[in-house]
Amino acid sequence: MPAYSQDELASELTNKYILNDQSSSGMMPSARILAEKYGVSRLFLREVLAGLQRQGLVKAVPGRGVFVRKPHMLDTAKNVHTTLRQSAATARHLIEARINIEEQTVRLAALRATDEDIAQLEVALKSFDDATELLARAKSDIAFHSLIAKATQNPVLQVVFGSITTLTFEIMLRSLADAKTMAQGAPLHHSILQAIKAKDPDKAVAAMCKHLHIAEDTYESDFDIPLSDVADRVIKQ
Amino acid sequence: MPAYSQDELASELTNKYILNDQSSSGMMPSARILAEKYGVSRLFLREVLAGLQRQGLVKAVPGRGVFVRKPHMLDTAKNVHTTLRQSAATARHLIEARINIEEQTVRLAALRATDEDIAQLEVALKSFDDATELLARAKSDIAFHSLIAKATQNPVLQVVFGSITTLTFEIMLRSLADAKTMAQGAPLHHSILQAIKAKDPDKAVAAMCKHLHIAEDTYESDFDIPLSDVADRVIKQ
DNA sequence: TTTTCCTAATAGTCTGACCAGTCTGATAGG
DNA sequence: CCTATCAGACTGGTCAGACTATTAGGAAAA
Repeated sequence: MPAYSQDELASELTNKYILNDQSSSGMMPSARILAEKYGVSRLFLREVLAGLQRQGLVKAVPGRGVFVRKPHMLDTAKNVHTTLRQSAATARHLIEARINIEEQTVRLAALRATDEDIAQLEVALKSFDDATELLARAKSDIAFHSLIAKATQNPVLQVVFGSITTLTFEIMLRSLADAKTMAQGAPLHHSILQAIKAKDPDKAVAAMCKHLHIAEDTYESDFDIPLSDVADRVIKQ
Repeated sequence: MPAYSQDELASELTNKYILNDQSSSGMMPSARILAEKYGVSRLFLREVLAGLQRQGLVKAVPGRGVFVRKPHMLDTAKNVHTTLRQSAATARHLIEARINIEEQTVRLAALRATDEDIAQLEVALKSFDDATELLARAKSDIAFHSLIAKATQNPVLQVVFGSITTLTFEIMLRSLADAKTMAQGAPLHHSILQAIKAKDPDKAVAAMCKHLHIAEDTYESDFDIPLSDVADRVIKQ
C-alpha cells in the first residue's frame, strides 16, 4: 500500500527536483534514499522514475545516478505530442479545444469547399446514416469531420485536426452509443453540410457549435473522466 | 542477465501478439506465463509491458489481464501527421490556423495560468532575450508558446500545438532571422506575458493577435511559398 | 431460476538479495 | 612530493518469492 499514487509521487518529485533545479550538477538523490524518504519501496519509486524518464525529464545512468535533464525545449514540445495517450484528456478538454478549432474550420470550409469536397462530404454522410455498427458509424463521423478540414484547402488545419483524431474517435464512440446524444446530433450533420453547400459560413458555424455543445448536456458524469476509460467501457458493451 | 534487451523483447511481443491480433478478445497471456516463456523475470517483462503501454499498444487491467489495444484511427491520424512535411504548407496556411488556435489558447492561459506556469514563462522569455544564436532563439520562442499551451491546463490544446510545432519552428527561423520582423515581434512577448500575469484575457488576445499578424506585413513574397523551402534557405545563410 | 459466496487467476507491490558498472580515496611505488 | 593502483562504497538494474487488491466465473444456497 504505497503512500502515494504513481502520479502523485511523480509530480512531487518533479516539483522538488526538476523545477527548482538549483543544483548545477542536476543530480538527484539515489533511488534507495528517495524511496526511504517518501516511505515507498524502491521498486515503486523505480516505476515513478521510469515514468519521468519516458517524458525525458530525467536520465538514469547505471553506476552513477539519476540526473535531471535540461529539457531543451523542442523536446518538451514533442513529448507533449507523443505522451498524448498517457495524458488524462477528458471530454471537457477535448470539446473546449474542438469548439474553437472546428468553428474556424467549418467557416473556412463553407467559404472554400470545392464541388469535389462537397461530393465527398455527401458520401461520408450517407455512409454515416447507413451504418448499423457502432464502429462503422464512428469512422464515418471521423471521415466527415476530416473532410471538412480538407475543404478548408489549408493543410495545416488538416494536420491539426489529425492530431486529435484519436481522441475525437473515442468521444464519438461514447456519443454514438448514447441514443439521446445520437438523436440530437445526427440531424446537425445535415445542417452543416447544407450550410457548406450554400456557402453560408455563419450558418455553418452555428450548426457546428450546436453539434459540439450537445455532449455538454448529455455526458454528465462522463464529462470529467479520461476519454480512454469511457471508450473502453463503451466498447465492452 | 536477461536473455533479451528490453527493446528486443518489446518488438518480439509486438510482432507476435499485436501485429497478428487474430484473437478477437485481444487478450495476451498473463505476465507470469510470458515471463516464463521468454526466460526472463516477471519484473523485467513488466518493464517491457510498461513500455508498450506507454505507446498505447496495450492496456493492463488489474485483476483481468493484458489486452491488445485496437489502434482505432490512430493509423489515419499518423498518416496525416507524417505527410505533413510533404504537404506544401505555406506561412499563410500556418498563420491562418495559428491565429485562431493561439488566440483561444492565450485567452485560457490568461484565465488559468498558475504561479508555476508564469515562472516557467519568465524563464523561457529570458532565455529568448538572452539568446544570441538563431536556433537558440527559435527554440526559446517555441518553448514560450508551448508553455502558454501548457498554462491552459488543457492537455488537448497542448497536443494541438504540438502537432504544428515543426511548422511553427520553420516559420520562426524566417521571422527571427529578419531584423524588421524581429524588432516588431520581440516586445510583444513581454506584452503577452504581462497580460497573462495580470489575468487579463482580452489584453492577452490582443497582444497575441498583433504578434501573429506581423508576418503578414513583412513576409511579402515568402508568404505563399512552402515553409520548408523558406526554412532551408534561412539555415543556409 | 436467482442470488450469494467462494475460488482461481490476474496485475501490482513489497522485501531482500545480487550483479555489473562507476566513483573515491587510501595506499604503495616511483 | 607525485602518480598509479586497487579496495571499498556507492549507483542503477535485475532477480526470486511472497503478499495484496481486484476481477471473472462457477458452485452452492435460496
